[in-house]
Amino acid sequence: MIKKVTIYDIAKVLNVTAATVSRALNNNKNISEATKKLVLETAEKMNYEPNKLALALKSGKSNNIGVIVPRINTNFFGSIIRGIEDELNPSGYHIIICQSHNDETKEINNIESLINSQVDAIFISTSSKHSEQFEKILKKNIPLIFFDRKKTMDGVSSVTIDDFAGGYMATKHLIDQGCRKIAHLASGDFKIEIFHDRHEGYKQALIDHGIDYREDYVIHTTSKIAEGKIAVAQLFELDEKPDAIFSSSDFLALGAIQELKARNIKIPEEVAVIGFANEPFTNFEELSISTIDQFPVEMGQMTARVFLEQMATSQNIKIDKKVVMEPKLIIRKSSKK
Amino acid sequence: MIKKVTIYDIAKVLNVTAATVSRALNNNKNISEATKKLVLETAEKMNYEPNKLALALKSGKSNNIGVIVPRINTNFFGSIIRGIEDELNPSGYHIIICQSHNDETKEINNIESLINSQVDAIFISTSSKHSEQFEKILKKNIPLIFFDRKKTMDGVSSVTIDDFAGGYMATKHLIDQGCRKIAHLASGDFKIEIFHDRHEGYKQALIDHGIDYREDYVIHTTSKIAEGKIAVAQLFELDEKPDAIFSSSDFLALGAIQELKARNIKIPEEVAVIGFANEPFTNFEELSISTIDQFPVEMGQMTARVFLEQMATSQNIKIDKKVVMEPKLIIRKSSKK
DNA sequence: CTGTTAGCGCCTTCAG
DNA sequence: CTGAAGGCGCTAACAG
Repeated sequence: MIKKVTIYDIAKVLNVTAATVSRALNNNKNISEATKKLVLETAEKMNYEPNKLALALKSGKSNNIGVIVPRINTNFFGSIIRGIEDELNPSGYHIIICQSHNDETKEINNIESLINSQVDAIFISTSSKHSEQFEKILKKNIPLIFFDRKKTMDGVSSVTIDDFAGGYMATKHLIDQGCRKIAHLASGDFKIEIFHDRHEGYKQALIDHGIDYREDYVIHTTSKIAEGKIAVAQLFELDEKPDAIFSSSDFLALGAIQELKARNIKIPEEVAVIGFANEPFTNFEELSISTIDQFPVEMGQMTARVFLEQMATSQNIKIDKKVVMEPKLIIRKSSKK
Repeated sequence: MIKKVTIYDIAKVLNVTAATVSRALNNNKNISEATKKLVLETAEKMNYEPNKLALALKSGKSNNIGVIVPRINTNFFGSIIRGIEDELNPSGYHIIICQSHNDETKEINNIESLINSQVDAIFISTSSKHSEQFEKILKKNIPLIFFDRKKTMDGVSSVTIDDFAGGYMATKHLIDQGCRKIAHLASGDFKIEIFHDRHEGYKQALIDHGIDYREDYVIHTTSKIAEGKIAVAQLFELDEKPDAIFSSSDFLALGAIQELKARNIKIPEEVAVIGFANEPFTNFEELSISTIDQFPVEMGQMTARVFLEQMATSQNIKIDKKVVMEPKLIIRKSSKK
């Protein structure tokens, strides 16, 4: 094992003390230009690298941020993490990634593990139904920020889009196209706020336009192409077939479209479809699926910025900043009559 | 600031010494069941959390792995990181993510920064043309493992697919379909081994089947849909139009297909197309693009496993294990006549 | 079985 | 301007 060179090693070589070396390395004023230059040069020569761990232990600041997402290999979460990394990297922070796999137990383990690692903050898109684990983070005085899938908690910042508005504008768009029998495919549990809110937006848009809300038009399922097909099959068992579908997931919307095509149902004439997330594939010419943009990269950047501001202003006081970004309706062929 | 509770705090409460507490917490045999139980209970009561930083400083092992990729929000790299995380998490490691943005300077900064953070290993898919920065990692005795975009270096393990074979089998497939005028869209610099190798595989397949290699059939571009369109436009300026396209990127392939369709050229009858990577969208019914699967999740898992084995066997000796995974030809409508 | 001591690498008073 | 000393939280000898 090659010993790593420390400030003591370079102190010994120069017949000075480690404190002097430390001062030279840190641009401390209490040092002569001559020795400073000397130290810097030999440090370079000896291939010295500072040990952040020692610094972290001493300062209580690791410069690491823990980020927990359901899964990293999706465009949406990948983009958020990209935004976070882009924004935080210049400030010297590193991102530690954890996946919850949509499992509350794993999420709790991740949190525990990140706390032990002394991360300076935890950013999370939660899959949890409970929130004791978050109280624990706060008790340790570790800044906690929710993004996308949040829990509403005092003293905790969050960055989300207005999912209610997203659900509302998607549904209203379908109504504007002349649709009256609008089904909703929910890609997740209503205990998770985003799915709850999108559904509420859907409902409100119906009500505001004098359309009855029908429970049998709401399908609870998961964000998979295959599930979209099944959902359509289920909807078309009904006596009154829907003339539009608002899906809270683009993948689900794609599956729905495939099933509709397989049944020779014309899109958007007979059934208009709109998804949610603006996944890159929805913009492919061959697909052209209407959707709601959530601006994931920007959401990640914003999350990071909320944290940086929080650090800059008041280290100790919990800030409770709820950033709500406006989603954007993107109309494409699948719904534009 | 709420002080974090340390073993000293709980030692004080119990009127024992920190060492005793440490032993209790670490299942050391030299301790009575009684005191052990007592310590564990009060630790729980006091909301104690171990400080990994202190442990890391002491042991010289941070339990963090640095992973550098060009960009995280792509299916391919996202999937690899997912594989790495899935495999390493159970062993108590955390993944620190860095993006190089395909920029050698940023990559060097990332490496420097990860070294300072005392990561236990660096996994990288490199965008660099030089390799001094990698020598530096090795000099620090930090295990280095390349995945996908590797450099061939002694004492360094790598996990890749056989890109030559991938290029070869894609091209041979097109030949088998009766194509003779096969163009190649290269999505990256040939100084990056994967693109070099795919091109070599392409070339060799042509040679082996008595087809002349033509430089004007090789387009150097980048992995973007729009570039695929431009490339097709360029190819169709030639006197002898190609009757097939092998693209080293699925996105490029998609762009090419879109441009061919726009020109009313029949796929695959007039021009057969095959991409590379098996991006999820290539499997959509509407697209159905032939491609080469690189098994990114498995590649990530394998990378992690190579590291874990290396740790298990010999901490100090550099292992030089080159894992080459077999790519898989996936035939879909874009090339099957 | 438990306490004492030293040290991981660095920074920060406090003296000189 | 520089040196000496202590401590961040924890573990690992070495004593007792």
